[in-house]
Amino acid sequence: MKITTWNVNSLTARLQHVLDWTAANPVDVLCLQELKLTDDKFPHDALRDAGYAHCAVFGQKTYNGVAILSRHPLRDVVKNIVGFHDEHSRVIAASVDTPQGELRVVNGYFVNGQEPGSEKFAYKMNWLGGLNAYLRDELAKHPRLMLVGDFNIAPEDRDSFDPVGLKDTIHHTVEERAHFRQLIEMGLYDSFRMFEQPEKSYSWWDYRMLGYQKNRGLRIDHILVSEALKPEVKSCAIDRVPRKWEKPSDHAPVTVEI
DNA sequence: ATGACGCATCGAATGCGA
Repeated sequence: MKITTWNVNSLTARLQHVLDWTAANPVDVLCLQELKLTDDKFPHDALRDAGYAHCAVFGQKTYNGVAILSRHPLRDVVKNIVGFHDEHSRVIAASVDTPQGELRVVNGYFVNGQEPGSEKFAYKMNWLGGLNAYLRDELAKHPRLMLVGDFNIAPEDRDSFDPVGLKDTIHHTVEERAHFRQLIEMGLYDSFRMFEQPEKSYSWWDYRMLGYQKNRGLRIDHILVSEALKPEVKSCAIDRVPRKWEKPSDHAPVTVEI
């Protein structure tokens, strides 16, 4: 079974890319972020034709918005971080039944945070605190759990094209990395690092200044798996192919196989 | 320090992303 996370930077603008990519990569579950559309605009028909008959959608006008697309039925859909008031549509969770038991998928579009010291950075810290508490609960209820999405955190220096020049800037701060580490310490594993990976592996590249062509990127899209799930994980990889297409998302899809 | 690109927005200049 394959599960993918992909920040598409507008599902309206990227629908054809999603259809083309899933035609070549018919993953079981596709978790999207930054839909930038309201629920009523979600392209259910096109995605059903592509095999994703089961979609849990938490949209928002203009900004944010997340969805879980699945070839298999979804149940127990939960929107937002339970216990944390959020104006934004950033988190959606759902369960898929597999031969090994329930798989709980939590899909998040983490706060960007703009700049350390800003109001948005404070919001990011509060949001991460809320997520942490929520996940502890979820993990207790659903041992086979994965947390996927656009984390907007480069966990280590090797996850950034310029860890020295960008030290203490957004995605690289000690505070953000401490939050990421707390997720690891609660018993989640960075599936990408469970396997040997190419040097300078990133999942996001700036549209500007030939960021992709120069591989000036960050690894900020992650798939964390619980202790119970860890022994089942067969692979995890970033697919840079759609980043080379015309009018791409600035993020690449990341896929885990269990 | 700013802007560079791209997307969305009652439609042009601005907010936001990372």
